[in-house]
Amino acid sequence: MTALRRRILELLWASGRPTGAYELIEAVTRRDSRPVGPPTVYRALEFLMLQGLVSRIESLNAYVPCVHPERDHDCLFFICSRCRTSVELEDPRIGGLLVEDAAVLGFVATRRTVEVKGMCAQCAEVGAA
Amino acid sequence: MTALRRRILELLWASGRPTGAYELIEAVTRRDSRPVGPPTVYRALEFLMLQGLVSRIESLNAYVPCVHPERDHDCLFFICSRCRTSVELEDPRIGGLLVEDAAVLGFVATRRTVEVKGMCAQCAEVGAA
DNA sequence: GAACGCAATGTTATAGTATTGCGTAACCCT
DNA sequence: AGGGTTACGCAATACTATAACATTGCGTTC
Repeated sequence: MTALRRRILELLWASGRPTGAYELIEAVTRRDSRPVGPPTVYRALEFLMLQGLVSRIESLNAYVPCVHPERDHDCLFFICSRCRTSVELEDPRIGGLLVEDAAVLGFVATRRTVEVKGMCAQCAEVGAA
Repeated sequence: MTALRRRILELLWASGRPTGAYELIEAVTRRDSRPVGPPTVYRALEFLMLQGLVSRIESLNAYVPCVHPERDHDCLFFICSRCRTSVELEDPRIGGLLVEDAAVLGFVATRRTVEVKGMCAQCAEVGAA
């Protein structure tokens, strides 16, 4: 864990919502008063994802810190289209079903992406999108 | 359903694997001997997705024809990282669990993305990636 | 049948996301 | 110090998607 990687992880936590790579590039550049190129940030993100500290949300091209970095993660995201926040959940039953379905196909699973879009409780209360 | 939209749907079926928008642009351009711009293809894809004829695979930035266009679809994809094919499955149990989890959060779901990456049976037999 | 409305497509430019390739600096290890 | 490894800097470019505006084609209305 280097300074750059830690910084990016901190920025993700501070952001409070899924954050794009180019937003991170800007943020790091601003904070360090020194230009940071895309590859630098993408490499750091790759590292953080390998460590299980960060997940990529495919349907947003964005990144979020994982809530349970310690545990083997099986992330499941609920993404609010209105306020742009996301909530991570763990539901081992879903992983179980996916494994089961994969077995039927003879498919050897390595990674899964489960993302649900809609409106979070707060936004749903306030009104429609 | 216009000629262009039908053509794109045909190309997707012919391709046999998730296909990127720019691949489609090239294919249509080649076949019609006339340049087709990105917006044209993206609009056709949007239409086809609204009709439930095509799904987007988020983790690949690619598009596939739906196997059950008639039914309300709840697609679940198994994507082989080796041969680049994808298999679509329906497992209503997964949708059920997601609805259940969403309810706990007070989350109102509108769309879900479930994608599993790994190796298909054929590729797994042959050998490692 | 001219004028209009509307949906689809064409056209140009640009925004947004990600990777390749290569060079260099820092670190670790003996 | 030498030599390997890992991370980072940097420039260029590839890939994906959309914005903004113009045009076409066709059916309807008068």
